[in-house]
Amino acid sequence: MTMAVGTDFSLGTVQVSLSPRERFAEFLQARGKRVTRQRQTIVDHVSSRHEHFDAEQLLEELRRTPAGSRASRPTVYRTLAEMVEAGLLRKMVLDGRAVYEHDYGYPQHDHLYCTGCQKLIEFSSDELVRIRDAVAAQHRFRARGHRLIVMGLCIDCRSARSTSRHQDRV
Amino acid sequence: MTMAVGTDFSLGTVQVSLSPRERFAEFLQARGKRVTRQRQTIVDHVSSRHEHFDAEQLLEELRRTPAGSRASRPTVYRTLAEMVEAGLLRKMVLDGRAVYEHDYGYPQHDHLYCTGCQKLIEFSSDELVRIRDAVAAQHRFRARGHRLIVMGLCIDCRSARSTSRHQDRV
DNA sequence: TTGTCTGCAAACACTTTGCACTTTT
DNA sequence: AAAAGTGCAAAGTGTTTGCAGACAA
Repeated sequence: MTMAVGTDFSLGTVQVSLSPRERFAEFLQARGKRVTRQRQTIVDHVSSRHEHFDAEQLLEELRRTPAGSRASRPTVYRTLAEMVEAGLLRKMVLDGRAVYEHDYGYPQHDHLYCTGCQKLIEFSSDELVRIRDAVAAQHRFRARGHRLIVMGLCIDCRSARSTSRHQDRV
Repeated sequence: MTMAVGTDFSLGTVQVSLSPRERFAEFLQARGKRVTRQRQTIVDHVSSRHEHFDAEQLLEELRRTPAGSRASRPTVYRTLAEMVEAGLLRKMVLDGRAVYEHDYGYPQHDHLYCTGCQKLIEFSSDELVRIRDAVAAQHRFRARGHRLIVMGLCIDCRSARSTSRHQDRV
């Protein structure tokens, strides 16, 4: 998913007017952190990328990139964590490893996770949030966010599925 | 998930007629697996236990038990996996490690997770399931189950919270 | 220059596996 | 006796850390 540079739009509640790269630079500067070549490479690469990925995948992709723009495994992990802190990425855990997706300028959403092909389908539901908040209130709990994964089979996998075992992994 | 042989239950609030130990023995026998001392120790201990725990915790508790009833780490892990298969336990991943809770004779539910004190509060909502199924249907997806964790702060932690950083871990 | 960042290698936490021996059936 | 289970030690994952040299500010 590509983020437009210099756009100004609002989705749900989030107001976006900086490119991810700019937003990240701002975040770093605000904390006395430095805008290094590696960090820029990573934000840029991630921003020009499709939805979901994990650290190893990203690392692999960077490896195929011009020599100057590479980053080591530790740097990738460190930078992903910073991007999550900066609100650029959202992290979730699937099958034991962390999966990231864009979270900058995107409305909150949840996922349908196909246990057949590991596909993630996004959806969002205001009603869901309404219920979440109602339940939280009942328990005198202040909800800051949530994570919902609906497991099951997508239409493609529903056909030839009878032998294989479906595991509950999340 | 395997359905019990000879159990008697009704949906909504599940009715159970076998003890966890019996249920597990049945499950094992049905698969030509053996009812060993270790497996019995583990089911019994887990069944007499409170809600949420992880493998290391269980292992630790078993260590304090009469010599004859211990089980090694690999056996604990193997048995927990079997109990999940047998529908006795539910597994979820929090902060990178697997957490188990009872799933036999318990109605389906979700959790409020306090990022302040790591407390888990259970709740359940029929409305939620209704929405889940509606959304799944819209995407021609067959929902088999879901996992919802609402993150936030419990009432106890809401007081002295201003300095510390709350992390999104799930 | 000064202090942060990077990459390497090593350490990590949690979980799984290979294998010889023990136990259930 | 035959087959499956156990424990040990070792190997795996995915991720994090200590540290010396490299580099932004």
